[in-house]
Amino acid sequence: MSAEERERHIVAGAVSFFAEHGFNAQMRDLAKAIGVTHTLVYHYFTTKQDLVDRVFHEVFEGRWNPDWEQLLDSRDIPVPDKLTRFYVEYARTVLTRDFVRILLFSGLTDQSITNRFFPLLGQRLFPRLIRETRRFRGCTSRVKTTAHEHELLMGLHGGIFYGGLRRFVYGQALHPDRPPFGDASVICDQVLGYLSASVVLTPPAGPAAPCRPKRSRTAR
Amino acid sequence: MSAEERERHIVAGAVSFFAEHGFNAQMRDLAKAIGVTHTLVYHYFTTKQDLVDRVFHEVFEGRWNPDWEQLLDSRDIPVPDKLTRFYVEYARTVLTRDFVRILLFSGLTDQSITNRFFPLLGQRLFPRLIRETRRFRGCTSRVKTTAHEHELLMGLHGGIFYGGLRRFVYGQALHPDRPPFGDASVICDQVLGYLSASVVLTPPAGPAAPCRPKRSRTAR
DNA sequence: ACGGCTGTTGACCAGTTGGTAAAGAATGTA
DNA sequence: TACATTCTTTACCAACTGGTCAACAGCCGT
Repeated sequence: MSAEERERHIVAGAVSFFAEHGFNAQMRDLAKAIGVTHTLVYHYFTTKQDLVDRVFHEVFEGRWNPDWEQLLDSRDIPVPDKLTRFYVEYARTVLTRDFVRILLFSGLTDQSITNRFFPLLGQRLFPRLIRETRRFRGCTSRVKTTAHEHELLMGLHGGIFYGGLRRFVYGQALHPDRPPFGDASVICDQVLGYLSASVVLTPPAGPAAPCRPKRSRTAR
Repeated sequence: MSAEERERHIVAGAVSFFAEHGFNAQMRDLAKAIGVTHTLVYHYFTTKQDLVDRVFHEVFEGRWNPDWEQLLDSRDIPVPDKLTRFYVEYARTVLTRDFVRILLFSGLTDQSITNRFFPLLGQRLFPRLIRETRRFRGCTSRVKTTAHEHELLMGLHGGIFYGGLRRFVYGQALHPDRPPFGDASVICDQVLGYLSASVVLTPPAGPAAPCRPKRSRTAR
């Protein structure tokens, strides 16, 4: 096997191995899973951290699709369609076993990935989603996202991500007659739910009264 | 320090230590964090797995509050109030650093916890939430939860849990002027969003019960 | 055949790991 | 005081860990 070939081979094996067992799994076990000796791995990667970094790079770099931003910026697609199409694409790319598990492993340990990934979301994605949400409500204000709007969006975003959690981390059987994972109809429903909630709940971006129920008192 | 006292001391230290560093962290480091030698830990727990099991037990057993079921079953509280109050309580108990991180560590490795926790949710919690959701819609049907309803509920549940993820795992700064973590107003909004989405989206579970999007209705 | 280059491995090292055994401190009791 | 019990530590072990190194095997052009 040629050098390049072998290197790709090792990286590919390392991605799924580390995604499965976490980053403090042993190099020898990884090598065994790949089908080589651990010294060969050290021939291609000078240190374990070196390989780990490469795995991070592999899983995260280049997985951001600029088309998403373009899609969300496009003018002539109805907002619900647009958000649904985006999240279907997004889920297909991001809600994979490797990605979800490595993201969590990273978050639970050094946060080297999450510290780059979430700012990306906060800069490129969330503002666009909020803008489209407002457009759907017939509001074109560009004032800063309110905490209110943000939390509601996190409900949608987290709800979609939660599907990946349940499947790839908790390993729980999903609802018996639930559509296949990442099915567009489910995402569509979640988006529509989010949008209708936004209409009902979110106060207009100008000065306005929020609708809050009159729960007398719950201990805080 | 007495035996009981010392044991509790060790367990408490182990909970936060393992929650922080995962379960393949070293016994010596744990002991150091607690302030004792690692052999002393072995005096109280015959094996590492023994201590790990104890940590699991500590964090999960007895954390399920039967009052929650009672609250959800009570007749005279409007559904939005009820769900909000439940999720505020639920979040206070479950969305803690130790719980969230240990749940994820477990899910990512042996799933020993998630395999007990999620069936619990599926049996005691979700059916009640679905029933209340239907009541809110003025529908008392008891047909099996549809995939549709389930996914929508997962959106709410996952959205709330996602807050814990962002805080305790991703370590990302939350929205600048966002209310404090677990704030009732945020959860209230998420619940209201969920309910209004349910009204708009979910097809009537019975033959022909018209949907009534007005929120003032509490029971049928 | 030769030597050189590259992909691959077995043997090895120093530090770490879960776990043990025995000895030392504290404490209580007669 | 002496004795027993319980809490705690020091010293140690075998297995494992990330990482090194010299050697081996295959392939190339000459």
